[in-house]
Amino acid sequence: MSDTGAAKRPPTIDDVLRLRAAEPLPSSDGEPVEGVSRDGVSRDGAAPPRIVEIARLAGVSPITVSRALRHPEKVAEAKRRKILEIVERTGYATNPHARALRSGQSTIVAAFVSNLQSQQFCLAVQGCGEVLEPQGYQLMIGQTSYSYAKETTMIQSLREMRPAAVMFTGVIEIEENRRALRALGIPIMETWAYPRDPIDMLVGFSNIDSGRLAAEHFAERGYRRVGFIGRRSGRGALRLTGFREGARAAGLDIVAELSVEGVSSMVDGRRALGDLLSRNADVEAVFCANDLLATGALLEARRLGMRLPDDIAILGFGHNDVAEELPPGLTTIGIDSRDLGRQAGAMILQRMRGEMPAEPTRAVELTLARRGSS
Amino acid sequence: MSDTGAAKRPPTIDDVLRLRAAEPLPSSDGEPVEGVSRDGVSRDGAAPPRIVEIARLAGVSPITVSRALRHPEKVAEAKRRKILEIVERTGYATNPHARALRSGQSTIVAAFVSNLQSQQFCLAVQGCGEVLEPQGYQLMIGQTSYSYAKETTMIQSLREMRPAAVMFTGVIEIEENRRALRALGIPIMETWAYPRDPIDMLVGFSNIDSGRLAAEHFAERGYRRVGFIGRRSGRGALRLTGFREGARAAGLDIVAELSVEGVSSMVDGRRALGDLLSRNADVEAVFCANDLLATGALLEARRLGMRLPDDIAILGFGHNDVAEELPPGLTTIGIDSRDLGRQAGAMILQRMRGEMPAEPTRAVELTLARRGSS
DNA sequence: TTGTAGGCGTTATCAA
DNA sequence: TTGATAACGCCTACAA
Repeated sequence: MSDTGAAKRPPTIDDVLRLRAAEPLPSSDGEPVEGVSRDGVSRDGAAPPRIVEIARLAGVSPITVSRALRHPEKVAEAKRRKILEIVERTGYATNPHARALRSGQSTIVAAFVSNLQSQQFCLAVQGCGEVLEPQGYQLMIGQTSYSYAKETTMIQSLREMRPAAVMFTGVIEIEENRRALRALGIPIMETWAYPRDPIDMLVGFSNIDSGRLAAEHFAERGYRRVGFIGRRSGRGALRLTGFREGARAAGLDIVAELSVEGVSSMVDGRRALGDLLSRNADVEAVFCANDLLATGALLEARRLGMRLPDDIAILGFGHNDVAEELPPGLTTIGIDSRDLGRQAGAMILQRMRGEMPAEPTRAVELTLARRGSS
Repeated sequence: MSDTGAAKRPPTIDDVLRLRAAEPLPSSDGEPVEGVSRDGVSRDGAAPPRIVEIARLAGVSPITVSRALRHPEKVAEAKRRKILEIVERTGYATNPHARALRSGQSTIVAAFVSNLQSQQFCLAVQGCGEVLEPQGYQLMIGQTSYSYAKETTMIQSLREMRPAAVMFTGVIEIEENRRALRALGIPIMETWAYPRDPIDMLVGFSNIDSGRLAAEHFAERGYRRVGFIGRRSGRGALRLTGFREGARAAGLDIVAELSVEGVSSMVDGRRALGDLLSRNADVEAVFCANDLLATGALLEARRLGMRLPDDIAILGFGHNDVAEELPPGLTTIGIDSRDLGRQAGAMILQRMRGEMPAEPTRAVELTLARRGSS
């Protein structure tokens, strides 16, 4: 858009890499910093040009400049070119606040992730941004921390923020929050599950199916005595439900279901596997509801001197790429999160343009990444 | 936008099994609730209340409501209480666009990370958000992808976005970008290094020192023949510089310096260690400029049947918590990223309030997390 | 195809 | 302590 020629200049500037040598640490002996005025705000530049200034330079009225930028097809070729050239030259940028105020259209899309530390959620957000940013939208990212309270607070704050759309790496369960979101009157995107009644739009997958698939995979590999480690709430519960169904259908015997809440590191997975083994030493395969748990379980199994998958098989969820590297490689069920994000972004974009996606609900494919642990 | 074909690329997955997608209704995970109107935009609520409405209800003028919210101390106790009660009851929320337009004060703070997949950068951003969000600021997150071109583009787009402040998980090296940032006239925060001339504010650490520290640690542990694996540009180069200095000072012998650019997974670290060992089988300890490389190196060493730290010692950078779990535990130099973020947030806040931090440059402490790999 | 008029919702400024 | 007035910068509606 207004990425002037400057933006595309030599990409790899290793010689400009004059990363001015670092000082020995203590902050007391810092060097003076130039270019900052006493009130703390640097002032090298003049005020940015406004639309009237561009209009004056182009010899047209402000509204014509606005149109040249917003609806180019409505402005005569010659005028448009002249205007755009001046915009380029002066570095004019529309004031987004004035625009949003007058038009009621913000360029901000809010994205809420359950946890910023999750590779998969970040990938989804990145995918979404890849689609929206080239169209002039900005992603505002918030973290709900798997907390209903935090989620509620953030949804409240949306009223203030007035974004153009909202996306979640998850679905909203609390009815009051669902209502609050609907009341915003903007496109809402939910993901990472497949509820029957999304608030508005959805790009998701069935967590129940993922559990079934886990069971089917175990059956196919010939394991009979299986276990589950995961949360008893949210998506973990759904995966367990599917796992039970799949196990029953395939004639597997679930010898243990270990509940782990508030998973924060793979230590939880280590401990969970230890617990499980101490009670059910004969378990042959364990489905962990997420890769953090699964990775911990895998490491613990190896620490105990077990061979995978012969002594025990581990199956995770989430397509975590670190887990791929840990010998013998974690087998894991998952989705292409970045693609999910891209699809979500595309649908949001459509909706913001006033179009209605043919199908407001989409499913992404669950895949099994087969590695050595099962 | 079913850009399916192109988007599909789980490259690291050995064997991708196509599994049935969650079929629309049958295998839905959730419960049914009411629907959404057919044009796709939900309309439960009326337009949000405006300041005049609150003023009317309170029997005061709009400006008094504004003051009650913005400068409570300037409004009489009784009136203020009444106004706030009405605000609460009606769910009134200031329109941020109108506010920003009139006052010139945005509530958006832009945060740019080199890579959203990095745990440490995300932690820093989280820390910053923890400080800013309670004060009513919102973090807008962007990713520069370690690309100068992308960085330049994003800095250009700041002109349009008009945030209240900007933070980077890194320092800006290109002079033109530095100028562009200064011209914004807003607080600029750089991090993750310790340059002599930050643009505006800095919470950082010396990457050179981190290299020195690595060498000193090796010396203290009695290793003599040491190696380095890392980037030759950016922070990697600085860490190498320090490592060389420290090695010289301590009388260590750097038998190998392996350059690895564009590190994207721990596979790069695996390969790098393999290369290094094939050329310098006698190396006793290796400093890897980041934990992704170090983790790969650690795994490779174990795959080769080497005992750590006896056959070879590995030292990383970044305090990655996954690497802590990999036996025998990766020793790593690093900082408290979340704390860095918090400090940065606090300084940004101060500056946005028009105060001048006593010291615009701060150093955070480098620490060594001693585990089993060295 | 272009321009005029006016207002989006808030807050700075000045006056009472 | 409170209010009247105007303006922030842009874009919708309507007119030419």
